[in-house]
Parts: sequence; structure tokens; C-alpha cells
Amino acid sequence: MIKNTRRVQRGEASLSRERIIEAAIALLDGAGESGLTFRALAERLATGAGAIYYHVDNKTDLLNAAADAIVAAVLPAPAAPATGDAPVVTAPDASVAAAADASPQTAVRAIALAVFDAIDGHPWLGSALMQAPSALPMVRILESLGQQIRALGVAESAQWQAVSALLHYIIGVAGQNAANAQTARARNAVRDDFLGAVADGWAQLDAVHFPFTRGIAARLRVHDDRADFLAGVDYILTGVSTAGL
Amino acid sequence: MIKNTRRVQRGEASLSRERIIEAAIALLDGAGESGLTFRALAERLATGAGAIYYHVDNKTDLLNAAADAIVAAVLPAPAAPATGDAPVVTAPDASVAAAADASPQTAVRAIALAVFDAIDGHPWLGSALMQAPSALPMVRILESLGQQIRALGVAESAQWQAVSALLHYIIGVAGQNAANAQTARARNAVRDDFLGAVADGWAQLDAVHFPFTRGIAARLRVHDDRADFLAGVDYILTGVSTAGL
DNA sequence: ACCTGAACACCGTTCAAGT
DNA sequence: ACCTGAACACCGTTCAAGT
Repeated sequence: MIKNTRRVQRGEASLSRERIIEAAIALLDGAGESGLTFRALAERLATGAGAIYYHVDNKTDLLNAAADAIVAAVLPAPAAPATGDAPVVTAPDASVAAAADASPQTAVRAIALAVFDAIDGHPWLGSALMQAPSALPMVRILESLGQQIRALGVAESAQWQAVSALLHYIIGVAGQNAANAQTARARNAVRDDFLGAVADGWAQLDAVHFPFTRGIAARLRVHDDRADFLAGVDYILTGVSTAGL
Repeated sequence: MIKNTRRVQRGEASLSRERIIEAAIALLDGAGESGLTFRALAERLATGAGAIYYHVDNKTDLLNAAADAIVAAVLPAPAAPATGDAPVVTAPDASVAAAADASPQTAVRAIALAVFDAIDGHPWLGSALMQAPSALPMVRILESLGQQIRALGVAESAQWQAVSALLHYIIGVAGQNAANAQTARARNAVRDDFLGAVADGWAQLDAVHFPFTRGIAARLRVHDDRADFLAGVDYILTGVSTAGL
């Protein structure tokens, strides 16, 4: 009687950090932030919960690794992969890399949009980046932006503030869009319907205390997240150029 | 034999939404985001966990109410308190209200700093605002900023994008500083020591792939969060003025 | 109407025991 | 070296039962 040891089967590799990260991303994409559980992960990987800890420090480590896999795939690698567990996800398209010979402003916009779109596709990434402002994925974005800010000719003494403002803005928008997506998901609503409901709430606010919010409610209903996001990037780029060169 | 019913004692009012929010803030300030627990809350209020649910929908509701109490106290009320549960916290100082007769730019900076300082004092507020981008506390900030953007003379068609960029930036920085504070707390380190460790890590990065980040590490060690934050606000204000008037 | 507190259905993490 | 899976110490939330 032939007994297959479970671990070595056709194609299915044994448990590894890489396979765990892959499964974590699948869980996060499929069921949102709350879908990532060591028990769900163990079931999907056909192993015990404890085994995962042999390859991963803890949940924070796992979430950071998942985030880094996405960010590394989406940003132009500075030259070559910097860490061992980078290419779990295949790069969707090389649009950012293609912008290498464009103006620094164009390149900054491309980086910003790459991050924005990545989070649009993986809302959990927004909270992950927000929670770990110093981890490797953030450093990747910082580095990409920084190289362009240098190319822009910003004085060295102003580079930190310029990059810092861009980075905080990009991650800030990302985090809030992620939160919106998460809230919409929790209510089993589509994002647009959810924002429509928010707009309804704003329109009904007290006219004496909230005149501006009431007036702007209609715009919330028809706004374009991506365009608004880019407008903010351009505000900052304009401000940086005016102040810093 | 005299038996005191526990509920009505000298000064100690019976359980109410207001007392619950007050206790929640104390817990959050004292022990961070993870310190807010229905069991800890019940103990502090000398009641059962279930009783709290009689006055509060769930944990999200409670967190939003706590956040709103702080934000409402810190921002200039548009005219008069808009909700019932506003003044749980007494306003620390009326610096923002005093800026009413200054220029719109100055007023925007004052609002931004008020939010920044509130989150500096209550790091959990950053994540709370980030998690609930449509709740009342955010609307308060939106309204305050919006009124100043109007006063600035921004064309109506551009007002949404201008306010949206400012709001996202302010809350984004807030959220990330909150995350830094939380991480530092989790490691039992002071914020500055934590950032110092991050800077050390940056300085040791691979020079080929991370030239910018390596170069900027020294600045991270000596930077001033508040000044950097304000620089970002000014970038956006400059951009808005250049593009929108 | 308001409160009690046990119970339910989960978590992340650890660890003795196996192979 | 790597994996198992029960156990531990928690969570938020519910709900029958009390006053």
C-alpha cells in the first residue's frame, strides 16, 4: 500500500515562508483584513497553526511581508531585488518602469498612481502601510520618490520635507480609501453606494453649523478618487517647486 | 442595616453614555488602543460588560464617540455644539478660535495644528480618524477647512479637491504619527529612540538600491514632526492658490 | 428601563510531543 | 529541522435572568 507523505506531492512544495505569504495575500484579497487568520491560513495550507510560526515571526511580520510583496512588484525596483522574498507576486505591468525617462514630475505621478492602484486592488494594503510607517514597503516608496525629488533639483536641505509631504499624502489617501473599502465591505455594499449614503448624510446636516459640508455633498457623490488624488499630488509638487528650488 | 444601592452614590452618577465615553478616553490615553476593552471598561465603571451595550452600539461606535469628544473640544465649534455628547472633554485652550480674524491661510494652519496636537496627545485618535473617514469627527474637520478654503476665494469647482487634499494630508500624517507612537509604546521605547533605531536601519541599507534613503537617514534623527507637517500644509496651500484662484 | 454575568464563538501565540 | 494540535489567555457580543 502506497502512502503519500502529505508534504511532497505533485508541484505542491513543502511549507515555506513564500507559500505562506502567497496564501496570506489570497486570504486578504478574498476576505479582507479580517480574513487573515492563522487558523484559516493553516487550513488553506493543510497544516497546523503552529507550523506557520516556524517560518513567520508573528502576524505583523506576515502582514508586512505580504505588503512588501505587492509594493515590490508594483514599484520599479531600484536596480535588482533587494530581499529574498520579493517576487511572490508577478508585476502586473511595467508602466512605472517605462516612465523612467520622463520628467521627474511625471515620474512622481506615476509612482503615486502605482501605489494608489495597488491599494485600490488590495484595500488591506492601505492599512498595512499605515500601520508600519517604517517597514520595508514604505522605504521602497520613500526611495522611489526621493530619487525623483533629487532629479527635480530640490535643494538638499528641503528634500526631506518634500519627500515626507508626498509620502504622507500618498499613504494617507491610500489608508483612507482602504478604510472606505473596508467599511463598504462590512456593510455588504458597493463602494459607490456607500459613498452615496455618506453624501446623503452630509446633505441632511444642520445648515447653520455645516454649510460647507452640506454644499459639497453633491460633489462627493460624483467625484473621481483617482483624479482627486492626483490633484493633491500636483498641489504638493507645485508647492515644492515654488518653495524649494 | 443600611444597604447602599451601588448606583446612586456621592457624586458618582449612574451609568450613562457620557460616563462610558469618559472612561474609554481614560483607558485609551493610559494604555493605548489595545487598552480599550469591554472588560476593562466594565471593571473601571464597576458594572458588567453587557451593561455597556445598553448605552453604546458596539466598539466602533464607542471609539467614534471618544474621537468626536476630543475633536469637538479641540476645533472651533462652527457656532454652537451640534450633538448631545460633545463636551465630555474640556477645551484645552482656545488658540484655534482666536485665529478667527486672521487670514484664511493662517486659519488653515491653526486647524491643521490643532488636529496634529490633539493626536500627539492622544495617539489612538489617529487610528480612530483613519478608520472612520466618514464619521462625525471627520466632518467637523472638513467643515472647518472648507469654510477657510471658501474664504480664501478658491473657485467653487476647485473647492472639493482643495479641501480633500488638505484633509487627506492632515489625517494621513496624523495616522502615521499615531502608528509610530503605538509601535514605540509596544516596544517600551520613547518615540525619539524608536525613530533613532529606524534611522540606524536606514543608514545601513544597501547603497546601490537605496541611495536616497541612506542619505536622508541622518535627517530623520533630527527632524521636527510639527515643522515638517506644517511644511506639507504650506505646499498644498501654495498649490491650491497657484492652481485655483 | 436598566443591569448582571455566564456563555458563545472566536482570536494570536505557545509548547510539549511527535517525525 | 520541521510539523502537529491541544491548550492558554484573551477578545467582542449576546442573552436569559434579575431588579
